[in-house]
Amino acid sequence: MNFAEPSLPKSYDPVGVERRWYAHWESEGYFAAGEKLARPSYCIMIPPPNVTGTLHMGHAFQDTLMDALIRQRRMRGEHTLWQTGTDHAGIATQMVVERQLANEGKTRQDLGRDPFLERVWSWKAHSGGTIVHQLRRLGASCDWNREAFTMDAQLSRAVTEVFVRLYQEGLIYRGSRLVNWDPVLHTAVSDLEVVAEEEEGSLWYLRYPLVDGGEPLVVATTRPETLLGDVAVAVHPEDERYQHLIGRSVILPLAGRHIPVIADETVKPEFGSGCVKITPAHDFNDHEMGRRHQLPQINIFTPHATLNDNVPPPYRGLDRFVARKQVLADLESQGLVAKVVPHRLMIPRGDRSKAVVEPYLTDQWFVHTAPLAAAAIQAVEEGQITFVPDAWKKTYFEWMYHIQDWCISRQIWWGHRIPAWYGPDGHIFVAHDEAQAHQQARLHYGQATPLHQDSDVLDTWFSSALWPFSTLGWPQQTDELAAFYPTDVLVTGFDIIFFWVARMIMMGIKFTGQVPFRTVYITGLVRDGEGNKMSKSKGNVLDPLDLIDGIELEELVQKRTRDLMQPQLAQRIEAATRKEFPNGIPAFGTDALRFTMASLATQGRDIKFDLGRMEGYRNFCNKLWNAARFVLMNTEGRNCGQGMTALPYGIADRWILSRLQRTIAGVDGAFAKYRFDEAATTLYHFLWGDFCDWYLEWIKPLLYGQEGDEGGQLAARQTMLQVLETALRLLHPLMPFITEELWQKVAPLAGCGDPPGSLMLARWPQLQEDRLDGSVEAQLAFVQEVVGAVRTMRSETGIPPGQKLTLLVAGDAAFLDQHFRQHQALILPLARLEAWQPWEGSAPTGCATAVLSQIQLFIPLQGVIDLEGEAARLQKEIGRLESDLERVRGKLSNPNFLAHAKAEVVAKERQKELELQEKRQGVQAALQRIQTIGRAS
RNA sequence: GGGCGGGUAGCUCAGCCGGGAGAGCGUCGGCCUUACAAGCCGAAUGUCGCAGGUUCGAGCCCUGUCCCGCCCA
Repeated sequence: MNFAEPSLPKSYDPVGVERRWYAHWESEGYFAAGEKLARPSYCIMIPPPNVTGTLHMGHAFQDTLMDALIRQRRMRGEHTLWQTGTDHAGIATQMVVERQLANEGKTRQDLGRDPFLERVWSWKAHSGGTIVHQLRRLGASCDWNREAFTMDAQLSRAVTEVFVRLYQEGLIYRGSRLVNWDPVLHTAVSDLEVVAEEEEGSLWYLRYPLVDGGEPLVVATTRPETLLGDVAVAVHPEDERYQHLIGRSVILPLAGRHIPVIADETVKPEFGSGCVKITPAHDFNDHEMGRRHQLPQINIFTPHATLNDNVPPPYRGLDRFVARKQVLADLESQGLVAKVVPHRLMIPRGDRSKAVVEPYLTDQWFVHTAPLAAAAIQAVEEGQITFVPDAWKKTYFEWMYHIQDWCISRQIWWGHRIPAWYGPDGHIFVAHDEAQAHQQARLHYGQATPLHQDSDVLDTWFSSALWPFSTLGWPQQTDELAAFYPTDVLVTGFDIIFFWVARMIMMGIKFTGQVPFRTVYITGLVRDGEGNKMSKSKGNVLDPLDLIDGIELEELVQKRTRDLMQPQLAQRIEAATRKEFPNGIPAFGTDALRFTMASLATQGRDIKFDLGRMEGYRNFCNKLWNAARFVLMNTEGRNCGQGMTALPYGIADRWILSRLQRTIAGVDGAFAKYRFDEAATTLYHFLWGDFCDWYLEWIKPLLYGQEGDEGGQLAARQTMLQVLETALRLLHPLMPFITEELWQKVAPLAGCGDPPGSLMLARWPQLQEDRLDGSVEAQLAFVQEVVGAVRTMRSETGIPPGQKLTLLVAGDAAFLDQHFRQHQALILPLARLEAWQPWEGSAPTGCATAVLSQIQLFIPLQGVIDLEGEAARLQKEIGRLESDLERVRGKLSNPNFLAHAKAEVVAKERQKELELQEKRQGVQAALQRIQTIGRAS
């Protein structure tokens, strides 16, 4: 035994390693931005997850990429801050707590505002730790000392400040507008929080009698119950069918009001009967039309979407859907329903409650967005902010050009209370606090006057929009702001470009005069293997922690079917889960998950999560582990040439060092482009391919060599340590745990002096151009070609892998000397050859043959294998060569090609033609020899 | 209706400036070769959605078209 006992277990076991290192990093304060707020700095703002939520695959994906960026920059010596924190998620959180209350048979009104809020805070305290714990398990190196929450005092001050200033500038106003009203949650929501989807419905054709008699007018509607709020019917001005009716009046059925027939160009003559009813208080289009024609607005709904006192007594108090049935029944009985046809229509639903949203007239607060949007558009047009991939800026512009005023008030309790107070006469005082409001009131009324505060809270996204600067201390001009703002990159999904990205840009520019971030890196959305969005109700969610730690099938089924909104789905979910994961999910470890995420980070917009891929990267972790194990076995307790520079490096050493430089360049380039998939692939191929499959195999004979070329061994030991040590640094941003664990053992041997306490703080590898060596790479590429050719011959002619062989090599003597003899130590062991001999004269018979560009290889086959196999192989090879040759000759015989193509391209083709010709001749000759033998035997 | 993205090996996806179609997984064959069977060696696999066009040359550029998906109205 000429090597030491391994100091590492035989396979990588992530669990202990991960917990140990994360705790160490955090307690040592390595994540913290620290005291010295210096440039160059690098800052990423985490998209704050819902404080009471749990980590999903999208978080795991984006947080991995953010962490990789931060870790890389930290190693590059930049002053990094990954600002972390959570969002109060107003409606979502309030709904959860209200549901809890409902289980106790209570409502929030039963509790009252303050006790309810206490209850929410305690829920936050209870469940708020889950997601940050999960984030830690991912290895996220964010600065936990600076963890922020959108309802912290500091961030709330920023919210108030922004509100007050926008109000003072007239960019926030209060007004009675038609808004999206959620009748279940009893709050207004913004346009973005409404999801319209096509659903089955009906189109009713209703008869409206004319006041002055004659054939009744037939209007088509999808919402007959709103008839009671009609103030007109409208037709297209050029619709010939209705010319005679324009300007006349109809009697509104059931209500008896007389309403006019008006003409408006927005009416589509081909829709329904070409005649529509106009209900300005309950439809956005009708509202606009009402404005154009100065029509009154009749609101017929209460906040619960039941009919109010503006409708005839029999209908009052009816729910909107009950009212629809009643209205239709009454119309039917009066013979006023002409016909009903099935009709698919877009139904708007609240994204949280899923309730059908009503356009509803209420007093709300709005941000006047146009001036803010103009600056935000300009910033992107001028390139102050770059989108990656670039195409997403189109989406951004598209929305920004058509931006609507933003309804920011919500009739819920959990959130930032609107800093507005009302006097007895309804006069509004917007102030930083109640005292200031009273002061204003005293001035306004000339005396102290009782005020009451607006009971609404702000849209959650209002505070999120301030996140990049509120977390840094704004409105104070803090050192953090000076050091880290504008931040560098925002990593987020395309689904919140409107909700969040655009609004941060508007607010950032408005209040800091600078963009909030230089780059927006837009990721795809993680979907399941079939491309479906992962959702609880589909039962296809994967918890990133279950991929890290593994999970038993039964527990997974439990988890997926627990607390379903629609319990009837449980059976289907269970069946699908059992089918997809018959054995549950094995533990893959955090690094495998992170590496998978990185390698899936292509430019597309859908990311189908592939468990097989993850398994492959788990294997990669193990491969790395074992490569390190091998290196350690051969270096621990030995002279590894630390500090020595003049060692007799072999060509394999120079080769792997050169390949390493290309890898460094590749990884750097990939990070700069946000191509994490490229970074991952580059590292994977370098480590598994170049390092393990070739370099380590090449140096084994040297390391194990009996007589020992001591200088060469020293050089190889030093090289493999250096290369592995550097590769670990390169890989660290993607796989922080395994690299740290191995680096701690490898770095001291690699002669890194006294390494810092953690790989996290080691310096990022620098490209060393003087170590790039194209000539060495070309020489060893030839070696690889020879080894490959022998292996193929052996495999395809059925020579047992263990059988020792002698290889005959034909070719120019000088060439053989320089390219073969010179490197025979690298060729023979990997090709499992016992010996080789130059072959001169006519080709030997009875051999397997490989024709390379400068040489021919022969393996004597006597008695060893079937000649037919070899003949078939050669035949196939000839076919391949001939089709290649045909294509090349086609090009070269085309005068236009010769005339137009670049000279170097033509030269390349000519060269190719020569090579192919030679090869084909060689292979043909080989085939003949085989056939001769075949006939002879 | 408007806009955007995608269609490349059985699956999931790369493919830069137009110049010999790639990876991982899976499949097939052979190996317990003293780091690793979560491994090693070898192999097979393509109408690059379809049709035109530009070009000496198109997976890549242009036009049209089909299919899938997303966003907006």
